Amino acid sequence: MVAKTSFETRPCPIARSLDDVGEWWSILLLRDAFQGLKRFDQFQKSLEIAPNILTRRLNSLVERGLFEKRVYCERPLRHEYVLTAKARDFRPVLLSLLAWGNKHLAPEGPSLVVVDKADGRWAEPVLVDRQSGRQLDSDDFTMATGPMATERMRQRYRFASQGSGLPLVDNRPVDQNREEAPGK
Amino acid sequence: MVAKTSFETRPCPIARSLDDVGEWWSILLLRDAFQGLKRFDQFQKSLEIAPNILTRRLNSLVERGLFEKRVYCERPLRHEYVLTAKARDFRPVLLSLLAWGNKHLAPEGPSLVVVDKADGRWAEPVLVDRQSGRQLDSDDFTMATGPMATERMRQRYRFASQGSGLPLVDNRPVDQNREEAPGK
DNA sequence: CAGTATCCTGTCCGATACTG
DNA sequence: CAGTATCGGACAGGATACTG
Repeated sequence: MVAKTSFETRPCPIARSLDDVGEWWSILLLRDAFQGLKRFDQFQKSLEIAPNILTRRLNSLVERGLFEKRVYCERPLRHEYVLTAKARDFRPVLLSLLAWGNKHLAPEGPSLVVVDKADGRWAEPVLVDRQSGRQLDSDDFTMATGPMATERMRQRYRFASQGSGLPLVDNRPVDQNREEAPGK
Repeated sequence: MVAKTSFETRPCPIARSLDDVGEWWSILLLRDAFQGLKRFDQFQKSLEIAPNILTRRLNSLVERGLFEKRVYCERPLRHEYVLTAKARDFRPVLLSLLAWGNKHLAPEGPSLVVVDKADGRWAEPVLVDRQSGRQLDSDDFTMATGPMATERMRQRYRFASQGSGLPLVDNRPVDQNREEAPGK
């Protein structure tokens, strides 16, 4: 966590995301939670993390709305940590990270894959535009400033668009695309 | 970076990815690089990062094969930092992070969006399986250990699959799916 | 302009001991 | 079992000064 230049104050959604889950253990905790782990000692055994650190990370994720701390036993009092909707939306990030790691950091072959529960077949994660279905890592797409961008961001992106012929798309209503989006 | 329990030694592709790009500035540098920034002072102005730290992060990313340091001027000697293929493959992670941040951390509206260069329309990033086109954040898919998983990983995932009825898919050849994959 | 060299601080983390 | 309390170390990051 950066002290003075806290990312919380940055408007960029990527920076903000990092502020929420940018720490190593946080991501790994989410990974394990998606795998069904819920309890303190499960996480601890899985990650081999010091208990005080685990407490800290867990609390941080609860504070940031990624875990919900829930009582599963009254006496003795016991809690479990379950993923919130916000955290469940984080899964694409995790799976993208997984796919990237498998491609570039696992020359011996994958140790973790995404599978179709029904037939066990390995899935191959690709990021596409929901409406057109086109792949987002093509040259057809780029990042651009949105309506809430600061002047600083606009300048950075204005610079970047020079010579690349990118149109500067901006100040569009948030829901501009939703109208004709084919439901889910 | 974790000292003793370096993620480098972990087989999990997510942990390995974090070891490469798990630090805040690294991700933000990649974001800027995707936006076309290449030079030291461009990054520095954009991020408001201390020059020594910028040097450190840049070198780290070069070492890890995400940036290529290239001479663009002989005298005086000047370098620029350009994305490698490995880094370009990282884009889905960045865009997923961006989409998540926009959804959950930008109540005022987005400051950064993904757009179709052709018509300026906002894209909506969704992670799907390349072959079936089905969304990966549905309940149909899960993570499972691959052939190179350690016993530790298998145990964690064996536990997790209890009660959820997940089949344990394992020891399949790396290329099992490729055979009938409709070329890109 | 593109860095390098120093110094300092914050805090993330590990180890360990202890508790209901 | 599920944590809390305390201590110490490593290092990322900030500030600043300096160089070709």
